[in-house]
Amino acid sequence: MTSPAVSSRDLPHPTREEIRLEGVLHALSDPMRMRIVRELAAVDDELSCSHFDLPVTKSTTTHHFRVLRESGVLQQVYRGTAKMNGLRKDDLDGLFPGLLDCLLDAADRQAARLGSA
Amino acid sequence: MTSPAVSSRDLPHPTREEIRLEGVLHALSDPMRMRIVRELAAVDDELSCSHFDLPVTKSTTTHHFRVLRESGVLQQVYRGTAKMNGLRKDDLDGLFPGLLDCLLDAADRQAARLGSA
DNA sequence: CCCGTACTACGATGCCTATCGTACGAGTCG
DNA sequence: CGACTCGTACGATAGGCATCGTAGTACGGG
Repeated sequence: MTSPAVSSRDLPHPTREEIRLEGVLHALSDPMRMRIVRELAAVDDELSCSHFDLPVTKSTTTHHFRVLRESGVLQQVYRGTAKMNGLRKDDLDGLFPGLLDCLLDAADRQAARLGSA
Repeated sequence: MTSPAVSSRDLPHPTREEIRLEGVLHALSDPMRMRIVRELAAVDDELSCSHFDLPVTKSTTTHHFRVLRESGVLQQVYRGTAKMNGLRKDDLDGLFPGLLDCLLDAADRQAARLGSA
C-alpha cells in the first residue's frame, strides 16, 4: 500500500555530460513533448505516464517519453507497474543555467497568446 | 560602389505573431543552423550567405537559411547579388523575452565544454 | 494462480528533411 | 554584350520520425 519498490528493469539514461543542447531542443520542438514537460514542471513532482491524457495512442506516448528520456530531459524509473517521470532540472540547470525556465516561460507566453481564443 | 540597392525579389517571412516556439526550437536543433545563428549573434550585424564557410554544399546552405527565415529566426534581404541575413532579435525578444540570449549562452557553454579538445 | 493494469516491442506507413548535383536566374563589372 | 559571382529551383536519395495496431511482458491484487 506504501509506494511500490523501484523495479530492476533498466532504463538507459544519458549522463549529464552526454546531454546535448541540440538533442534537448529537438525533444522540445514537438508540441506533445513540450506539453509533457510543461505539465511536469507545473506540478514539480514525478508523474506516471498514465497520468497524462494525450491525444495519441499509448504506443506514441511511450515513444515521446523515450525521446525525452534519451535526450536527457526526463528521468524515468519503474515503481511497480507505473513508470514515474521527473524533470532532470538539476542536470539541465547545471549544463545550461536558466535555459529550462526560459523555455517554460516562452511556452507559457505562447500558450497565453494563442490559447485565449 | 556604395551599398547596392535592395532588390525587389521577394522573400516570404512570417510576421511576429506567426512565429511559433516549436518552429524556432526545431530550427535551432540543427547544429549547422545553430552555428549560423551564433555567428550572426557574435557580430551583431547582417552577414551575406557567402560569408559562412559551412561544410555542406551551397544547395544545402540555401536550405538551412530558408528554414531559419521561415521559422522567424532570421530576416533576409537581397542587396545586389548578396543575400543579407540578420537575426530577428527584437521580434524574438518581444515574443519570448530572454530566450534568445539563453539559447546562445547555452550553445556557448556547450561549445566551451566540448571544444576544449 | 489468474486477471487486470501499465507499459513495451515490433512492424508498417506516410511524411518530413538533410544532403547532393545540375541547371538556371539575377546582378555587377569590364 | 560577355563573363563571373551569388544564390535558387528542381529532382533524387537516403534516413529519420510521428503515428498506429497488435501482440506481448512485468507487476500487483484477489
